Amino acid sequence: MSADSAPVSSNFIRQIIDADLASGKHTAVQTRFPPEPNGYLHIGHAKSICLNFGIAQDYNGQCNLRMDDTNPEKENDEYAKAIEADVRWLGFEWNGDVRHSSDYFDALYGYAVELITAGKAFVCELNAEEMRDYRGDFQKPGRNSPFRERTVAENLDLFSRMRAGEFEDGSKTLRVKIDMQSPNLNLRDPVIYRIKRATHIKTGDTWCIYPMYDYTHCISDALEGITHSLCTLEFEDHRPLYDWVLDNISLECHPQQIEFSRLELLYSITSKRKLNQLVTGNFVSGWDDPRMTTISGMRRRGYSPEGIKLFAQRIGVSKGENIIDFTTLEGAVREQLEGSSPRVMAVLNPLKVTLTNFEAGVTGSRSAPFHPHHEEFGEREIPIAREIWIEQDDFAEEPPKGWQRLTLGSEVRLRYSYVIKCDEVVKDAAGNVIELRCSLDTETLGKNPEGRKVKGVIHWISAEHAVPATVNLYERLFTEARPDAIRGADGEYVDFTQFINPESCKTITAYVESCVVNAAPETRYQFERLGYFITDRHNHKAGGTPVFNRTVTLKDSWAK
RNA sequence: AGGGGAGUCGCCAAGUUGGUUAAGGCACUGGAUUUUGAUUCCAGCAUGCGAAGGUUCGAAUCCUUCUUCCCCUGCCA
Repeated sequence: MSADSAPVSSNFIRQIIDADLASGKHTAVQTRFPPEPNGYLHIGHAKSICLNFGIAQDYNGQCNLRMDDTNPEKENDEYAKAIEADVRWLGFEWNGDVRHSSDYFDALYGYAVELITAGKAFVCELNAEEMRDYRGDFQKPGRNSPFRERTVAENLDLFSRMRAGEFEDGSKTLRVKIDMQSPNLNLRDPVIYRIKRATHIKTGDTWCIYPMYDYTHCISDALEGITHSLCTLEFEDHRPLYDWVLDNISLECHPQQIEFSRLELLYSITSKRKLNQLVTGNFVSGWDDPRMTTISGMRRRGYSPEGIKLFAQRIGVSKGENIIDFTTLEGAVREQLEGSSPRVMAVLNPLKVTLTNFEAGVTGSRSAPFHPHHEEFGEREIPIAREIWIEQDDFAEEPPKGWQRLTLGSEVRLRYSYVIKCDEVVKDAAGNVIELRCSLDTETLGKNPEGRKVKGVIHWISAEHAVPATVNLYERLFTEARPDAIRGADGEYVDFTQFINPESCKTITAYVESCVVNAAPETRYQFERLGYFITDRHNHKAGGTPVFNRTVTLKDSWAK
């Protein structure tokens, strides 16, 4: 079942929307995905993207893409571009142009003036440390700023001079007057503007004051006519502020903020800061290293948009903390790839096999389908020759119980070719098996042998026809399921980079069928019995030595 | 003077206005089919809903008490 045709299970957010539509509160649904361009998007964002765009799609509404760019010190254009590319790659289309919180800087400034004029905002000269002190804490109520009672005229003057660049960074802030006694610290006269001389990716040096998230987000949502503003649980305490701002300015639209729990994935990191640490610390090759659960990393690894969407749909949406097994992601990816990837044979760890009774011109080859259940994938010829490669793992001198592969004296089926029997094992001086001498049963091409059953089937490739390819074998990036939640003897968190799996990337040269050499970058195949592989987005060039990344192995009930 | 959330199978997650044997998926375990130990198919998998009391003919759903976990004291988002 594809991600698109799978039934969408309901969740508490959809129920709210259903109710709003039924009651007539809304006649259409407008959502938004509002990333800050301060890093690459990861699997957690994918969940949010699927939620926001998915709801818009299902309700025939629209979803905006909005760069939440209110902190120029952290944001850059590379990230913004990557975010757009990732959303598009996932297959979603945003409504109109990409929006930016910075598109609303003028409007935001105007509403701030409105708040000042209404006596609801004031320019504060407390420094960061003083402000912290005045704010109080969980036990202690805060105290009013000594600057809280300035006149409207004075506030207006000071604020316009803040904008004009008359004051130093950090010397003044614009704060909103709510309640310094509130048990919710977010309501203790929060700062809505700060002075910060930094070049902004969109507005350059036009501004030296920038609005804060809480003030910006709700207004941006309202300006865009968002009906349901979905965000993660940590913003629950901010909702009263979101509502306060909209209730105190002259803007009619008042979107509803609804919070859901963020995704946690075992064996992976869903923190932009830590992902950044992996990149800048050179623990990985970049944001799109195939071991990273960034969207671009998963893309390069070979995960398909449909697989990621299937995953998002499977994990659901709720308010409970959830930690998803990595195998759930892999399972969804595998499931989607199963029906969509052409099959081909490749040998990763070759063992030479000589077919002793091979006869040129007599021993035949067969064409094989690219997919066992989809004729429309077509077929290709699989040449055979006297010398072939098989997988080292498919031969055992002393086979364990239940072994269905090759062993001395036993028979096995060469996939889409003959049944062969191992007659002789050739070893080197050190006793390593370096070659097998086998005879093929000429009566078994395209038919079962008579009088006996051969259960085992192994993949193989003709030595003279095989093409060498570079194959990157990836394993999970961390040795610990929760690398950022391990405490040492001192009770402190251990640096998660300690748990990077040194075996997480192995590059080998393998033999593949020649039909893959002209594949374009990002072409997926299943290497029969091994797993799904994709030609590398950057390093693979059609016609050159193929470069493959292993996306995920096939399920293997024997390995257990 | 603290505030805001969440506890349903190993992992997710329906269930909310109290009403038959607590959906579904993933994982797992059997078995069938198979020229991929894949896929597919079929079967199994919570006398139990954080705990204890209570209300009721009937409680995951209502009441009481208790308990565990997460988030909040940036001029970050």
